[in-house]
Amino acid sequence: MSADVAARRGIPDASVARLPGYLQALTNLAERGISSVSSEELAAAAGVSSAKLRKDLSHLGSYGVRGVGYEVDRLAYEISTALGLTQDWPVAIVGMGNLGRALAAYSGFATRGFNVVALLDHDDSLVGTSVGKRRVRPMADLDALVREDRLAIGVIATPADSAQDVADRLVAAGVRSILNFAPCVLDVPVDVMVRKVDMSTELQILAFHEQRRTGELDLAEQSVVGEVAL
Amino acid sequence: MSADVAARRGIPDASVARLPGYLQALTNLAERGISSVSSEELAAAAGVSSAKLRKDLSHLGSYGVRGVGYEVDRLAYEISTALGLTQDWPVAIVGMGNLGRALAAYSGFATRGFNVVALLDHDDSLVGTSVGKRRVRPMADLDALVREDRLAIGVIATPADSAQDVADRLVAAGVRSILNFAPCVLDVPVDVMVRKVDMSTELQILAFHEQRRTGELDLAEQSVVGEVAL
DNA sequence: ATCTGTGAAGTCCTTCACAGCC
DNA sequence: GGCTGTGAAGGACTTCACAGAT
Repeated sequence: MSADVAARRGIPDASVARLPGYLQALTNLAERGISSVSSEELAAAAGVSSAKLRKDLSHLGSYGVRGVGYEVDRLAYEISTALGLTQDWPVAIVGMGNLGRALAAYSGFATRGFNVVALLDHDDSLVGTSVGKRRVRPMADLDALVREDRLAIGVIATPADSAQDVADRLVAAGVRSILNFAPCVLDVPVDVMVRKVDMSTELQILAFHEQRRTGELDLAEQSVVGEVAL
Repeated sequence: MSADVAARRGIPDASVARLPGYLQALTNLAERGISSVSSEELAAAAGVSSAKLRKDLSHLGSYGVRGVGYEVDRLAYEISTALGLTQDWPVAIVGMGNLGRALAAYSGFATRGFNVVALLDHDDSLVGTSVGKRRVRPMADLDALVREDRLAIGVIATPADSAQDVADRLVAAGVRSILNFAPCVLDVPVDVMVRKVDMSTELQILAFHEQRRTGELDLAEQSVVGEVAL
């Protein structure tokens, strides 16, 4: 039983963050008709080390066979279960600007355990218009969505100015998981989980490494110059 | 001098990843006319602990005043310098589907040190069409972009099937920093840096925590039922 | 008196390396 | 022989708590 508790409660955050990658790699393997895989192969497909992969999987239980490897379908099922993807999670996207419309059109949701039940916008002139096959609904529908559609996850795709207001409304309606695409920090109660996606941040991290690389080349050139001067 | 080396080389990855958030918070403060800030206040604005903030900033140098705090403009400048944002980095976006077009329209690039110099697509029927004020260019333009525009960063916004091919072309043209929005692992040389943004992964992480929460409620209900039964 | 900058301690995560099992 | 699962070692990051500066 203590092992069970460990398997259910004790998965480190860093491991959880990698499980979707393993699941995706397993799905690819399954599509290519491969039914068995070693930790070395799966790790390569997911872009991690095999030791890390095995340690991560050990937190879920013992689903491999020593001397053989893992059965692809079985492992995919176990990871799906651990992530809670055996059920479909209802998702609402708030903010129908360029990004919101791109997200609404993204086909990856349905295939990965999510169901976009509503597109919302604060702007009355957008409400009622169509995005793909869906109609844009007003923010006032949030309460009903949580009650009737068991809406659990909200995606914020608004500009930064509106994001906190949208978050407040989501929380008030009972949503406790938020994916935030707006470039700002959200203030929410402790029991609400927020994850942030920010492409400017990612580009700035890349810029840091680019600059460091360039700086090193400059230093190398300088030292060559120095040697010539001597 | 050894302090200089530490400041240039030794910034931990975890710190670098938070610097953009500090920069954003500082920009907000500056816009609101605030010229001085304590580590406690800035940390709250950026959503981290003050100890973490101070430790992060200590890797850049000593730009605060004990007993007083940090000057907003000065600190923003120092962080910009550390991140390499005193110059504008030329960026190309590859893949003009829904996501690529949303990225092309995103105004946050220009204001944060980046310059979108080209929109590219592999599909000949898209090449030549306009996205915003820009014309979509063919992949064959990549070499010229790297040579003439000093293109340094490539953004991949294609479907997963094409992403590896696009990455190969970017690398062949000399791009060594890639931001990948496609849900797949890219195989690149070790000196090429890839960062990945994947909304499905983020949603799955949220689902894990939602499920864990629900699971706990179920257990709580069970134990209540148990007590009632006893 | 106040707030920064930082060694030291503590926590979390990764890697190693091998026992255990097929 | 080959591969998984895992304690133990190692490394990275965070938090503590206080010396040092104004």
